Amino acid sequence: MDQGAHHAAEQGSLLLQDQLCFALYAASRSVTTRYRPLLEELGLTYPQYLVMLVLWDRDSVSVRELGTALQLESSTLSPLLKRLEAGGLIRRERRSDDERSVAIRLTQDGADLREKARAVPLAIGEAMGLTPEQDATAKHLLRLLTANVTRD
Amino acid sequence: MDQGAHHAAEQGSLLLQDQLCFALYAASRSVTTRYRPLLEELGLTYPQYLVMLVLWDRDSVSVRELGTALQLESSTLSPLLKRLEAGGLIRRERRSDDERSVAIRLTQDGADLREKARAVPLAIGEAMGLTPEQDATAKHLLRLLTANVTRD
DNA sequence: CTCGATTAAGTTGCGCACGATTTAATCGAG
DNA sequence: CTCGATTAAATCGTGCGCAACTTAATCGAG
Repeated sequence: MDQGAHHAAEQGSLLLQDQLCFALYAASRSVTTRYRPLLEELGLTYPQYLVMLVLWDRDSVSVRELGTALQLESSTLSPLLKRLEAGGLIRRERRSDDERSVAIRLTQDGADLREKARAVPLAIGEAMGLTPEQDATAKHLLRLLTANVTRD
Repeated sequence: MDQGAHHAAEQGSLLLQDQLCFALYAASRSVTTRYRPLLEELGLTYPQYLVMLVLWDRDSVSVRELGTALQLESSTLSPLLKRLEAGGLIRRERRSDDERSVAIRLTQDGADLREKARAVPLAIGEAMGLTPEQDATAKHLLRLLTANVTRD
């Protein structure tokens, strides 16, 4: 009952510590900070790593498809892809059937990097320290929240 | 059992959609995007809003204390606070007892903005669309994850 | 076929976010 | 008291992240 009262008071609270949005913001940044040294060994930033995850799964993706998968704008992806290209991990070529579209492909170096990246998700999973059930619950709630917040 | 197999396969997966870290990253950005138009009416960005939440709770905070509360570096906060000061919402003054430290205080405009901000957390809570139980679970898991990832 | 609408990618400007470094004030062992 | 170590902010450089806009290619109604 005290719990109930406390909970009701939290609705619409302006206290930082009550905000789910802050827990989310802090968690996201703490995770990318944890990734940083691991990814540094691969020569990648965290968003670059996410792009590579997509490319290791399916070769040849358009900028638009990357944007859909990662929920990022071309204004974010274009410069990022330019840096990956400069680093020799990807190639960019206009599609012949639709000259507006740009196909992103892995270079050999980019494909080879996959093996070095194998250990990364396990290391992070370990650091997060959630049980498989907690991990699944968190993913479920985050996807639900994202879907709700993104609609309309 | 198929579930178990599927779950075991997820451990160490390099598929974007299996990664909790990506769900976290996407959720965090989708929430701040949802905040944007609401905060725009207050003349605030999302990180600026978080700073204001702290100041509405306790007047006079040092940059260091803000950094502890928000888990942000002075290299992030200093320019942000300069913008809030330029916007007339806060004042900055060196502490007389320790000239290294800078006390951040609300101006009258900054204090007044609190009333206009009242509706924001409720609107966002509504948009997130989680039940009170899901909200509490999410907060709990995110704080646990942050604590685990941050330690050592 | 044509020309206005749509679509894909890129550019620009601004505000984070953070590591590395700098400047200045305080602390504290000897 | 003193001077090396620590601490608090700020500065600098780089890379996102996104709104607004531009450029160029494709689409499609008439």
